[in-house]
Amino acid sequence: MDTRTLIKKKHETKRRILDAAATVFSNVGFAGARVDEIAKQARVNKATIYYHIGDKKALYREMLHDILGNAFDRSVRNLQGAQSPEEKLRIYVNSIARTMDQHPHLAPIMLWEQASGGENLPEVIAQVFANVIGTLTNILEEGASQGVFIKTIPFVVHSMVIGGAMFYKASYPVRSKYAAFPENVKKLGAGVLGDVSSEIEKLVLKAVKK
Amino acid sequence: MDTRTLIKKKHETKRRILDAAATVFSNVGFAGARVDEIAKQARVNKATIYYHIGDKKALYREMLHDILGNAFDRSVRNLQGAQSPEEKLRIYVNSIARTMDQHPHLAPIMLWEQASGGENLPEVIAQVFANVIGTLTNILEEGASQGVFIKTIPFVVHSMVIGGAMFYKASYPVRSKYAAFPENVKKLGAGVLGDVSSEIEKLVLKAVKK
DNA sequence: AGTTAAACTAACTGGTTGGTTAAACTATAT
DNA sequence: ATATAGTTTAACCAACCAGTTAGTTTAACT
Repeated sequence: MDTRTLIKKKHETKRRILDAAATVFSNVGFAGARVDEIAKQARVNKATIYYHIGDKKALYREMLHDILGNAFDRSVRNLQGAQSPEEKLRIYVNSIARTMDQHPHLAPIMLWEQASGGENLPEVIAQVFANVIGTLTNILEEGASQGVFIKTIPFVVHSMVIGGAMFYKASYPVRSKYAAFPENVKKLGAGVLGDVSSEIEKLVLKAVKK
Repeated sequence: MDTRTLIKKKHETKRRILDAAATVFSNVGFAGARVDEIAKQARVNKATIYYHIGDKKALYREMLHDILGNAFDRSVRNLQGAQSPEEKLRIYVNSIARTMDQHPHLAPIMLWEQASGGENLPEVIAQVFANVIGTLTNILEEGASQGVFIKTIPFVVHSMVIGGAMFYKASYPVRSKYAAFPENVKKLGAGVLGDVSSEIEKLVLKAVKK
Protein backbone atom coordinates (compact mmCIF):
# COMPACT_ATOMS: atom_id res chain seq x y z
CA MET A 1 0.00 0.00 0.00
CA ASP A 2 1.55 3.30 -1.01
CA THR A 3 1.02 6.69 0.62
CA ARG A 4 -1.89 7.53 -1.62
CA THR A 5 -3.91 4.41 -0.89
CA LEU A 6 -3.11 4.89 2.78
CA ILE A 7 -4.57 8.38 2.72
CA LYS A 8 -7.51 7.01 0.77
CA LYS A 9 -8.02 4.31 3.37
CA LYS A 10 -7.86 6.88 6.12
CA HIS A 11 -10.54 8.90 4.37
CA GLU A 12 -12.64 5.83 3.76
CA THR A 13 -12.55 4.92 7.42
CA LYS A 14 -13.55 8.42 8.41
CA ARG A 15 -16.27 8.39 5.78
CA ARG A 16 -17.67 5.13 7.08
CA ILE A 17 -17.65 6.56 10.59
CA LEU A 18 -19.42 9.76 9.53
CA ASP A 19 -21.99 7.86 7.49
CA ALA A 20 -22.73 5.52 10.36
CA ALA A 21 -22.93 8.48 12.71
CA ALA A 22 -25.41 10.20 10.41
CA THR A 23 -27.59 7.12 10.31
CA VAL A 24 -27.58 6.50 14.04
CA PHE A 25 -27.84 10.12 15.16
CA SER A 26 -30.66 10.80 12.72
CA ASN A 27 -32.55 7.78 13.96
CA VAL A 28 -32.20 8.26 17.70
CA GLY A 29 -30.67 11.69 18.29
CA PHE A 30 -27.59 12.58 20.28
CA ALA A 31 -28.64 11.24 23.68
CA GLY A 32 -30.14 8.10 22.22
CA ALA A 33 -27.10 7.27 20.11
CA ARG A 34 -24.57 4.72 21.37
CA VAL A 35 -20.97 5.11 20.31
CA ASP A 36 -20.67 1.32 20.22
CA GLU A 37 -23.56 1.15 17.77
CA ILE A 38 -21.97 3.74 15.50
CA ALA A 39 -18.68 1.83 15.62
CA LYS A 40 -20.50 -1.38 14.80
CA GLN A 41 -22.32 0.13 11.82
CA ALA A 42 -19.08 1.66 10.59
CA ARG A 43 -17.41 -1.75 10.95
CA VAL A 44 -14.69 -0.11 13.01
CA ASN A 45 -13.42 -0.46 16.53
CA LYS A 46 -14.80 2.10 18.92
CA ALA A 47 -11.34 3.45 19.68
CA THR A 48 -10.87 4.23 15.98
CA ILE A 49 -13.60 6.82 16.30
CA TYR A 50 -11.81 8.43 19.22
CA TYR A 51 -8.54 8.29 17.30
CA HIS A 52 -9.87 9.88 14.11
CA ILE A 53 -12.45 12.28 15.44
CA GLY A 54 -12.70 12.52 19.20
CA ASP A 55 -15.44 12.11 21.73
CA LYS A 56 -19.16 11.70 21.10
CA LYS A 57 -19.80 15.42 20.99
CA ALA A 58 -17.01 16.03 18.49
CA LEU A 59 -18.37 13.20 16.38
CA TYR A 60 -21.84 14.69 16.44
CA ARG A 61 -20.53 18.10 15.47
CA GLU A 62 -18.44 16.72 12.65
CA MET A 63 -21.41 14.74 11.38
CA LEU A 64 -23.60 17.87 11.52
CA HIS A 65 -21.00 19.80 9.63
CA ASP A 66 -20.65 17.02 7.11
CA ILE A 67 -24.38 16.87 6.44
CA LEU A 68 -25.62 20.41 6.87
CA GLY A 69 -22.46 22.24 5.94
CA ASN A 70 -22.52 22.07 2.19
CA ALA A 71 -26.05 20.90 1.53
CA PHE A 72 -27.96 24.18 1.78
CA ASP A 73 -25.03 26.35 0.89
CA ARG A 74 -24.63 24.70 -2.47
CA SER A 75 -28.32 24.41 -3.09
CA VAL A 76 -29.16 28.07 -2.81
CA ARG A 77 -26.32 28.94 -5.18
CA ASN A 78 -28.58 27.83 -8.04
CA LEU A 79 -30.24 31.21 -7.80
CA GLN A 80 -27.41 32.91 -9.67
CA GLY A 81 -28.98 32.35 -13.07
CA ALA A 82 -32.51 33.52 -12.30
CA GLN A 83 -33.80 36.95 -13.27
CA SER A 84 -37.20 37.76 -11.80
CA PRO A 85 -38.03 37.48 -8.09
CA GLU A 86 -40.74 34.97 -9.02
CA GLU A 87 -38.22 32.74 -10.75
CA LYS A 88 -35.80 33.10 -7.85
CA LEU A 89 -38.47 32.17 -5.32
CA ARG A 90 -39.39 29.16 -7.39
CA ILE A 91 -35.78 28.00 -7.47
CA TYR A 92 -35.41 28.68 -3.76
CA VAL A 93 -38.29 26.35 -2.86
CA ASN A 94 -37.10 23.76 -5.34
CA SER A 95 -33.53 23.86 -4.05
CA ILE A 96 -34.66 23.26 -0.53
CA ALA A 97 -36.87 20.38 -1.60
CA ARG A 98 -34.06 18.84 -3.61
CA THR A 99 -31.62 19.19 -0.73
CA MET A 100 -34.07 17.53 1.65
CA ASP A 101 -34.54 14.59 -0.67
CA GLN A 102 -30.87 14.23 -1.53
CA HIS A 103 -29.93 14.00 2.13
CA PRO A 104 -32.39 11.68 3.84
CA HIS A 105 -30.84 12.35 7.24
CA LEU A 106 -31.25 16.09 6.94
CA ALA A 107 -34.84 16.49 8.11
CA PRO A 108 -34.61 14.27 11.21
CA ILE A 109 -31.26 15.75 12.22
CA MET A 110 -32.59 19.28 11.88
CA LEU A 111 -35.56 18.26 13.99
CA TRP A 112 -33.34 16.77 16.71
CA GLU A 113 -31.16 19.83 16.61
CA GLN A 114 -34.03 22.23 16.81
CA ALA A 115 -35.76 20.26 19.54
CA SER A 116 -32.62 20.56 21.63
CA GLY A 117 -32.49 24.30 21.07
CA GLY A 118 -29.45 23.98 18.86
CA GLU A 119 -27.33 22.79 21.75
CA ASN A 120 -24.69 21.27 19.49
CA LEU A 121 -25.07 23.51 16.48
CA PRO A 122 -21.64 24.75 15.40
CA GLU A 123 -21.44 28.44 14.59
CA VAL A 124 -20.45 27.62 11.01
CA ILE A 125 -23.77 25.89 10.44
CA ALA A 126 -25.72 28.69 12.08
CA GLN A 127 -24.01 30.94 9.56
CA VAL A 128 -25.22 28.73 6.73
CA PHE A 129 -28.77 28.92 8.00
CA ALA A 130 -28.47 32.67 8.35
CA ASN A 131 -27.32 32.89 4.73
CA VAL A 132 -30.29 30.88 3.50
CA ILE A 133 -32.65 33.16 5.38
CA GLY A 134 -30.81 36.21 4.12
CA THR A 135 -31.17 34.97 0.55
CA LEU A 136 -34.92 34.56 0.90
CA THR A 137 -35.22 37.96 2.56
CA ASN A 138 -33.46 39.53 -0.42
CA ILE A 139 -35.74 37.79 -2.90
CA LEU A 140 -38.86 38.87 -1.07
CA GLU A 141 -37.65 42.44 -0.61
CA GLU A 142 -36.60 42.72 -4.21
CA GLY A 143 -40.03 41.47 -5.26
CA ALA A 144 -41.76 43.91 -2.96
CA SER A 145 -39.72 46.88 -4.16
CA GLN A 146 -40.50 45.91 -7.76
CA GLY A 147 -44.16 45.79 -6.82
CA VAL A 148 -44.66 42.14 -7.77
CA PHE A 149 -44.76 40.77 -4.19
CA ILE A 150 -46.78 41.91 -1.21
CA LYS A 151 -45.00 42.95 1.96
CA THR A 152 -44.29 39.94 4.16
CA ILE A 153 -42.33 38.85 7.21
CA PRO A 154 -39.60 36.89 5.40
CA PHE A 155 -38.79 34.62 8.32
CA VAL A 156 -42.40 33.48 8.52
CA VAL A 157 -42.34 32.57 4.83
CA HIS A 158 -39.04 30.80 5.44
CA SER A 159 -40.54 28.92 8.39
CA MET A 160 -43.46 27.79 6.29
CA VAL A 161 -41.23 26.51 3.50
CA ILE A 162 -38.53 24.85 5.58
CA GLY A 163 -40.81 23.86 8.44
CA GLY A 164 -43.44 22.66 6.01
CA ALA A 165 -41.01 20.54 4.02
CA MET A 166 -39.38 19.19 7.17
CA PHE A 167 -42.71 18.39 8.76
CA TYR A 168 -43.94 16.70 5.63
CA LYS A 169 -40.85 14.55 5.30
CA ALA A 170 -40.40 13.71 8.95
CA SER A 171 -44.06 12.87 9.45
CA TYR A 172 -43.79 9.99 7.03
CA PRO A 173 -43.04 7.28 9.62
CA VAL A 174 -45.87 8.50 11.82
CA ARG A 175 -48.30 8.85 8.94
CA SER A 176 -47.63 5.38 7.65
CA LYS A 177 -47.60 3.68 11.03
CA TYR A 178 -51.02 4.61 12.36
CA ALA A 179 -54.28 3.45 10.90
CA ALA A 180 -56.00 6.55 12.25
CA PHE A 181 -54.78 8.78 9.43
CA PRO A 182 -57.19 9.34 6.54
CA GLU A 183 -56.65 7.69 3.18
CA ASN A 184 -55.58 10.87 1.38
CA VAL A 185 -52.75 11.28 3.89
CA LYS A 186 -51.66 7.64 4.05
CA LYS A 187 -51.17 7.41 0.32
CA LEU A 188 -48.61 10.27 0.31
CA GLY A 189 -44.96 9.29 0.09
CA ALA A 190 -41.89 10.44 1.96
CA GLY A 191 -40.18 12.50 -0.73
CA VAL A 192 -40.83 16.20 -1.20
CA LEU A 193 -39.25 16.75 -4.60
CA GLY A 194 -41.93 16.53 -7.27
CA ASP A 195 -45.63 16.90 -6.46
CA VAL A 196 -45.08 18.19 -2.97
CA SER A 197 -42.44 20.78 -3.79
CA SER A 198 -44.54 21.88 -6.78
CA GLU A 199 -47.45 22.31 -4.41
CA ILE A 200 -45.39 24.30 -1.91
CA GLU A 201 -44.00 26.36 -4.77
CA LYS A 202 -47.48 27.05 -6.10
CA LEU A 203 -48.86 27.98 -2.70
CA VAL A 204 -45.94 30.19 -1.70
CA LEU A 205 -45.95 32.06 -4.98
CA LYS A 206 -49.67 32.60 -4.81
CA ALA A 207 -49.32 33.74 -1.23
CA VAL A 208 -46.69 36.40 -1.80
CA LYS A 209 -47.62 37.59 -5.30
CA LYS A 210 -49.41 40.88 -5.49
CA MET B 1 -56.63 14.51 56.60
CA ASP B 2 -59.79 12.95 55.27
CA THR B 3 -60.14 10.79 52.17
CA ARG B 4 -60.72 13.80 49.98
CA THR B 5 -57.52 15.53 51.01
CA LEU B 6 -55.69 12.27 50.50
CA ILE B 7 -56.97 11.94 46.98
CA LYS B 8 -56.17 15.58 46.41
CA LYS B 9 -52.64 15.06 47.68
CA LYS B 10 -52.22 12.05 45.46
CA HIS B 11 -53.34 14.08 42.48
CA GLU B 12 -51.06 16.92 43.42
CA THR B 13 -48.10 14.59 43.53
CA LYS B 14 -48.97 13.13 40.18
CA ARG B 15 -49.42 16.61 38.79
CA ARG B 16 -46.02 17.69 40.02
CA ILE B 17 -44.50 14.58 38.45
CA LEU B 18 -46.22 15.19 35.10
CA ASP B 19 -45.25 18.86 35.07
CA ALA B 20 -41.65 18.05 35.84
CA ALA B 21 -41.72 15.33 33.20
CA ALA B 22 -43.05 17.80 30.62
CA THR B 23 -40.27 20.25 31.40
CA VAL B 24 -37.48 17.71 31.34
CA PHE B 25 -38.71 15.70 28.35
CA SER B 26 -39.35 18.85 26.32
CA ASN B 27 -35.86 20.11 27.08
CA VAL B 28 -33.85 16.98 26.41
CA GLY B 29 -36.17 14.41 24.84
CA PHE B 30 -36.89 10.88 25.97
CA ALA B 31 -33.38 9.46 25.70
CA GLY B 32 -31.79 12.53 27.24
CA ALA B 33 -34.15 12.68 30.20
CA ARG B 34 -33.06 11.26 33.56
CA VAL B 35 -35.72 9.87 35.83
CA ASP B 36 -33.67 11.16 38.75
CA GLU B 37 -33.84 14.66 37.32
CA ILE B 38 -37.60 14.48 36.88
CA ALA B 39 -37.97 13.24 40.44
CA LYS B 40 -35.76 16.05 41.67
CA GLN B 41 -37.74 18.71 39.82
CA ALA B 42 -41.00 17.22 41.07
CA ARG B 43 -39.59 17.24 44.62
CA VAL B 44 -40.48 13.57 44.90
CA ASN B 45 -38.57 10.41 45.53
CA LYS B 46 -37.78 8.53 42.36
CA ALA B 47 -39.64 5.46 43.54
CA THR B 48 -42.77 7.59 43.90
CA ILE B 49 -42.80 7.97 40.13
CA TYR B 50 -42.67 4.20 39.74
CA TYR B 51 -45.34 3.84 42.39
CA HIS B 52 -47.79 6.31 40.81
CA ILE B 53 -47.11 5.96 37.11
CA GLY B 54 -44.69 3.25 36.14
CA ASP B 55 -41.46 3.09 34.20
CA LYS B 56 -39.88 5.83 32.12
CA LYS B 57 -41.82 4.90 28.99
CA ALA B 58 -45.14 4.94 30.80
CA LEU B 59 -44.24 8.30 32.28
CA TYR B 60 -43.41 9.67 28.85
CA ARG B 61 -46.64 8.39 27.39
CA GLU B 62 -48.71 9.79 30.24
CA MET B 63 -46.97 13.15 29.87
CA LEU B 64 -47.64 13.14 26.11
CA HIS B 65 -51.25 12.33 26.68
CA ASP B 66 -51.49 15.01 29.33
CA ILE B 67 -50.07 17.68 27.02
CA LEU B 68 -51.21 16.73 23.54
CA GLY B 69 -54.39 14.91 24.43
CA ASN B 70 -56.79 17.75 24.85
CA ALA B 71 -54.84 20.67 23.46
CA PHE B 72 -55.57 20.33 19.75
CA ASP B 73 -58.80 18.51 20.20
CA ARG B 74 -60.36 21.36 22.11
CA SER B 75 -58.78 24.02 19.96
CA VAL B 76 -60.22 22.87 16.68
CA ARG B 77 -63.68 22.71 18.21
CA ASN B 78 -63.82 26.50 17.87
CA LEU B 79 -64.73 25.93 14.25
CA GLN B 80 -68.33 25.08 15.14
CA GLY B 81 -69.52 28.67 14.92
CA ALA B 82 -67.92 29.63 11.61
CA GLN B 83 -69.89 29.75 8.37
CA SER B 84 -67.69 30.28 5.33
CA PRO B 85 -64.66 28.13 4.50
CA GLU B 86 -62.53 31.29 4.64
CA GLU B 87 -63.67 31.99 8.17
CA LYS B 88 -63.11 28.38 9.16
CA LEU B 89 -59.59 28.38 7.72
CA ARG B 90 -58.84 31.57 9.59
CA ILE B 91 -60.00 30.04 12.87
CA TYR B 92 -58.09 26.85 12.13
CA VAL B 93 -54.79 28.69 11.81
CA ASN B 94 -55.55 30.82 14.81
CA SER B 95 -56.49 27.84 16.97
CA ILE B 96 -53.26 26.13 16.20
CA ALA B 97 -51.27 29.24 16.99
CA ARG B 98 -53.12 29.72 20.27
CA THR B 99 -52.59 26.10 21.27
CA MET B 100 -48.88 26.36 20.54
CA ASP B 101 -48.52 29.45 22.67
CA GLN B 102 -50.66 28.15 25.51
CA HIS B 103 -48.56 25.03 25.86
CA PRO B 104 -44.91 26.04 25.69
CA HIS B 105 -43.77 22.42 25.81
CA LEU B 106 -45.89 21.45 22.83
CA ALA B 107 -43.59 22.49 19.98
CA PRO B 108 -40.39 20.92 21.33
CA ILE B 109 -42.18 17.74 22.33
CA MET B 110 -43.75 17.40 18.91
CA LEU B 111 -40.32 17.93 17.40
CA TRP B 112 -38.75 15.24 19.59
CA GLU B 113 -41.62 12.93 18.81
CA GLN B 114 -41.44 13.49 15.10
CA ALA B 115 -37.66 13.24 15.01
CA SER B 116 -37.95 9.83 16.60
CA GLY B 117 -40.50 8.74 14.02
CA GLY B 118 -43.26 8.71 16.60
CA GLU B 119 -41.66 5.88 18.50
CA ASN B 120 -43.56 6.62 21.68
CA LEU B 121 -46.66 8.17 20.22
CA PRO B 122 -49.75 6.58 21.77
CA GLU B 123 -52.48 5.65 19.31
CA VAL B 124 -54.89 8.05 21.05
CA ILE B 125 -52.68 10.98 20.18
CA ALA B 126 -52.21 9.82 16.60
CA GLN B 127 -56.00 9.84 16.43
CA VAL B 128 -56.08 13.45 17.60
CA PHE B 129 -53.58 14.43 14.91
CA ALA B 130 -55.60 12.58 12.32
CA ASN B 131 -58.70 14.49 13.40
CA VAL B 132 -56.96 17.83 13.03
CA ILE B 133 -55.83 16.90 9.53
CA GLY B 134 -59.30 15.62 8.69
CA THR B 135 -60.80 18.91 9.81
CA LEU B 136 -58.53 20.92 7.55
CA THR B 137 -59.18 18.56 4.67
CA ASN B 138 -62.91 19.16 5.07
CA ILE B 139 -62.47 22.92 5.15
CA LEU B 140 -60.34 22.92 2.01
CA GLU B 141 -62.62 20.53 0.14
CA GLU B 142 -65.70 22.49 1.11
CA GLY B 143 -64.04 25.65 -0.13
CA ALA B 144 -63.01 23.98 -3.37
CA SER B 145 -66.47 22.60 -4.03
CA GLN B 146 -67.95 26.05 -3.39
CA GLY B 147 -65.49 27.46 -5.88
CA VAL B 148 -63.82 29.83 -3.41
CA PHE B 149 -60.62 27.79 -2.92
CA ILE B 150 -58.29 26.31 -5.49
CA LYS B 151 -57.64 22.59 -5.48
CA THR B 152 -54.84 21.74 -3.08
CA ILE B 153 -53.13 18.82 -1.37
CA PRO B 154 -54.57 19.36 2.13
CA PHE B 155 -51.74 17.64 3.96
CA VAL B 156 -49.20 19.95 2.34
CA VAL B 157 -51.19 22.96 3.54
CA HIS B 158 -51.37 21.34 6.97
CA SER B 159 -47.62 20.74 6.94
CA MET B 160 -46.98 24.36 6.09
CA VAL B 161 -49.20 25.64 8.87
CA ILE B 162 -48.17 23.23 11.63
CA GLY B 163 -44.61 22.80 10.45
CA GLY B 164 -44.28 26.51 9.92
CA ALA B 165 -45.59 27.41 13.35
CA MET B 166 -43.53 24.70 15.02
CA PHE B 167 -40.40 25.72 13.16
CA TYR B 168 -40.95 29.35 14.00
CA LYS B 169 -41.46 28.67 17.69
CA ALA B 170 -38.77 26.08 18.14
CA SER B 171 -36.19 28.08 16.23
CA TYR B 172 -36.32 30.81 18.83
CA PRO B 173 -33.42 29.53 20.98
CA VAL B 174 -31.26 29.04 17.90
CA ARG B 175 -32.22 32.39 16.41
CA SER B 176 -31.44 34.29 19.57
CA LYS B 177 -28.23 32.45 20.38
CA TYR B 178 -26.24 33.06 17.22
CA ALA B 179 -24.97 36.46 16.11
CA ALA B 180 -24.97 35.25 12.51
CA PHE B 181 -28.70 35.75 12.06
CA PRO B 182 -29.78 39.00 10.42
CA GLU B 183 -31.37 41.78 12.40
CA ASN B 184 -34.88 41.26 11.03
CA VAL B 185 -34.80 37.68 12.31
CA LYS B 186 -33.18 38.34 15.67
CA LYS B 187 -35.79 40.88 16.66
CA LEU B 188 -38.62 38.34 16.28
CA GLY B 189 -39.98 36.81 19.46
CA ALA B 190 -40.87 33.27 20.43
CA GLY B 191 -44.65 33.49 20.42
CA VAL B 192 -46.73 32.78 17.35
CA LEU B 193 -50.08 34.17 18.43
CA GLY B 194 -50.40 37.72 17.16
CA ASP B 195 -48.30 39.07 14.30
CA VAL B 196 -46.97 35.70 13.28
CA SER B 197 -50.25 33.84 13.24
CA SER B 198 -51.84 36.79 11.41
CA GLU B 199 -49.09 36.53 8.84
CA ILE B 200 -49.54 32.78 8.45
CA GLU B 201 -53.29 33.29 8.22
CA LYS B 202 -52.87 35.97 5.56
CA LEU B 203 -50.42 33.90 3.53
CA VAL B 204 -52.44 30.69 3.73
CA LEU B 205 -55.68 32.38 2.78
CA LYS B 206 -54.05 34.15 -0.15
CA ALA B 207 -52.46 30.88 -1.20
CA VAL B 208 -55.63 28.81 -1.33
CA LYS B 209 -58.17 31.40 -2.37
CA LYS B 210 -59.28 31.28 -5.95
C1' DA C 1 -55.45 2.68 71.05
C1' DG C 2 -54.99 -0.62 67.42
C1' DT C 3 -55.32 -2.06 62.61
C1' DT C 4 -54.87 -1.53 57.89
C1' DA C 5 -53.84 0.42 53.53
C1' DA C 6 -51.81 3.95 50.90
C1' DA C 7 -47.97 7.05 50.12
C1' DC C 8 -43.44 7.77 50.38
C1' DT C 9 -38.26 7.12 51.04
C1' DA C 10 -33.15 5.70 51.40
C1' DA C 11 -30.26 2.60 49.80
C1' DC C 12 -29.06 -0.72 46.68
C1' DT C 13 -28.44 -3.56 42.22
C1' DG C 14 -27.07 -4.87 37.94
C1' DG C 15 -26.69 -3.78 33.41
C1' DT C 16 -25.08 -0.13 30.27
C1' DT C 17 -22.04 3.13 28.17
C1' DG C 18 -18.56 6.79 27.21
C1' DG C 19 -14.05 6.84 27.22
C1' DT C 20 -9.00 4.87 27.92
C1' DT C 21 -5.00 2.01 27.40
C1' DA C 22 -1.56 -0.81 25.87
C1' DA C 23 -0.47 -3.91 22.62
C1' DA C 24 -0.50 -5.43 17.75
C1' DC C 25 -0.45 -4.55 13.05
C1' DT C 26 0.59 -2.01 8.51
C1' DA C 27 3.23 0.48 5.33
C1' DT C 28 6.97 3.59 4.42
C1' DA C 29 11.72 5.50 4.89
C1' DT C 30 16.45 4.61 5.80
C1' DA D 1 16.59 -5.59 8.19
C1' DT D 2 15.17 -1.94 11.42
C1' DA D 3 13.12 2.16 13.02
C1' DT D 4 9.25 5.06 12.76
C1' DA D 5 4.76 6.88 12.26
C1' DG D 6 0.15 5.96 11.58
C1' DT D 7 -3.80 2.98 12.37
C1' DT D 8 -6.68 -0.56 14.41
C1' DT D 9 -7.94 -3.64 18.01
C1' DA D 10 -9.37 -6.28 22.34
C1' DA D 11 -9.82 -5.63 26.88
C1' DC D 12 -10.81 -2.84 30.48
C1' DC D 13 -12.84 0.66 33.85
C1' DA D 14 -15.35 4.10 36.28
C1' DA D 15 -19.44 6.59 36.12
C1' DC D 16 -24.06 6.49 35.27
C1' DC D 17 -28.81 5.27 35.48
C1' DA D 18 -33.36 2.64 35.21
C1' DG D 19 -35.59 0.06 38.11
C1' DT D 20 -36.24 -2.62 42.77
C1' DT D 21 -36.54 -3.61 47.54
C1' DA D 22 -37.29 -3.41 52.17
C1' DG D 23 -38.69 -0.51 55.35
C1' DT D 24 -41.01 3.96 57.33
C1' DT D 25 -44.48 7.46 57.71
C1' DT D 26 -49.15 9.18 57.26
C1' DA D 27 -53.85 9.00 57.86
C1' DA D 28 -58.35 6.80 57.53
C1' DC D 29 -61.27 3.70 59.92
C1' DT D 30 -62.82 0.75 63.83
